[in-house]
Amino acid sequence: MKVVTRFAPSPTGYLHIGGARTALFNWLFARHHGGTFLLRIEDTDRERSTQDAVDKIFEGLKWLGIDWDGEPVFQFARMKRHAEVAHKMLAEGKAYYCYCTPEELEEMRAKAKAEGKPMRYDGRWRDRDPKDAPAGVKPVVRFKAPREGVTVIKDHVQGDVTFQNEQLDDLIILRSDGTPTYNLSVVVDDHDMGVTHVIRGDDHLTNAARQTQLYLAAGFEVPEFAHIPLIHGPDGAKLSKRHGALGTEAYADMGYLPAAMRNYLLRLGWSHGDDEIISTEQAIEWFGLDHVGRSPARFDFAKLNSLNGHYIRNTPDDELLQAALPFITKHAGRAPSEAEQAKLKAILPAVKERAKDLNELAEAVLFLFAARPIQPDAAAQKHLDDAAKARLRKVSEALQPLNEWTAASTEAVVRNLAETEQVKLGQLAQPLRAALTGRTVSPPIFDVLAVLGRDETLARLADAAGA
RNA sequence: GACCCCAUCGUCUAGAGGCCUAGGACGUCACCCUUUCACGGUGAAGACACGGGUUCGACUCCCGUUGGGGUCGCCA
Repeated sequence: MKVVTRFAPSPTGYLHIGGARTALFNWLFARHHGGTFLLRIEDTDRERSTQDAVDKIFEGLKWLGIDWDGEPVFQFARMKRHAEVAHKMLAEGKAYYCYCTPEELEEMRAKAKAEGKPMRYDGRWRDRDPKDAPAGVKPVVRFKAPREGVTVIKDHVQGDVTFQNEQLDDLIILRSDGTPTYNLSVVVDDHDMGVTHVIRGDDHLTNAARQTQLYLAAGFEVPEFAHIPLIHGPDGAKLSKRHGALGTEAYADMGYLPAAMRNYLLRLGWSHGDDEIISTEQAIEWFGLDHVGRSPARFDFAKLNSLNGHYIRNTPDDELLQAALPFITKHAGRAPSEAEQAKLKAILPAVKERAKDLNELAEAVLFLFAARPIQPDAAAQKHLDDAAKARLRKVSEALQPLNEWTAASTEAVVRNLAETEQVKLGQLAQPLRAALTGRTVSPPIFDVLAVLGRDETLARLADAAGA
């Protein structure tokens, strides 16, 4: 059997991190089995669905490197087909018109609440003659759900989950305006699209029971289910915005690499022994539903950062520079020139060891763009007292006659000076760092000298020490 | 509240009855490397929620308790 999976977000906001993981799992599962991964936009809620959200979903998936097969299906466009299935069920006596008013339903809801029971439609129109219909009331169509027995979901993650049918009421499949509701649409679409494996958040577990009944009633084959646990915030509660329930574009803006994000999301709720760093190719080869965890995982920025640092360090310089350029432009306030890009590339190997995200990387490289005279920050200023300035003048003098200007040659000069002056290397290096970068933290100082070049180095030294 | 799901270090997890003196990773701490910060290396602290069973033997199986989560819309 060819595997067909799908990701079916509703376009009511950005593609958040939980959705991204659901998409990733579906994608991985399909790719692993050489199957098909489809995208369906569930835009039947006309009030809340927006084109902007649709675009954000596309962009988010693309950013993550998740590609889908064929054209996306827009659920709203398939409304007629959904209604057709509902009418067929009506004709077959598997569904019926219900003339309950919203007030009556509200009453039922209140009563249920008072009794501490879940809201359950009492089925008052289930077997009633439509001739009793009150005039002027537009009916909804309800599914005639089985009242006895059980519905069992054979879930690949949760195992067999049994629901008593009496717990499930007659759900509305067609609204009073004739439009289909979610559960019906999902069932018809998944069937029509040939979806074999429904992998989604476990907030849909109860829906799976209702949907199973619908599949059976419609004469459709029930797909395989896999309900994966939701991602929680660091406090164990539902993921909130300040806890990471952000859109993928927010993570892009924070300077996370898609590869790191993929790896992080993959390991959140799935494992392959002790493996932590898993390439996408490897993930496709290894991924399966059998190792998806059953308990909700908490989102942890610390681990994401660590992973991101790893991927930054291991990204080839050219590629990393391209990814970092927008961030550098943002932080520097202007786009780097050709010449500056060459310098950027030269310092990148040293800088990428020390950045956990692209913003940090851009920050670390900012000294290249700083206009003279450099404005040292408070910490750096402490390394530029009179004694330090005097030492810097000596460094400057020693550096002047140097022919070949490289990290190695400048280092040799400064080390030599430290020896003759009887000072620790750090006593020269820290003031140098402060004078050249305006910071106390920077890439290795002789790498800084090398990229800055002789003229700029000497000029900055003169600014700081009056040399 | 009802129904359903879940439960191993702070966090992500390995663990399919003896391999467990419970392993790895992130984080934390210490030391080493070192011109700063990182990286890297070495090491330390740190968990089977609790109570009953089943078994010669339970982290692993069963039941209960507790705790957490999800769902209860003419939303998706």
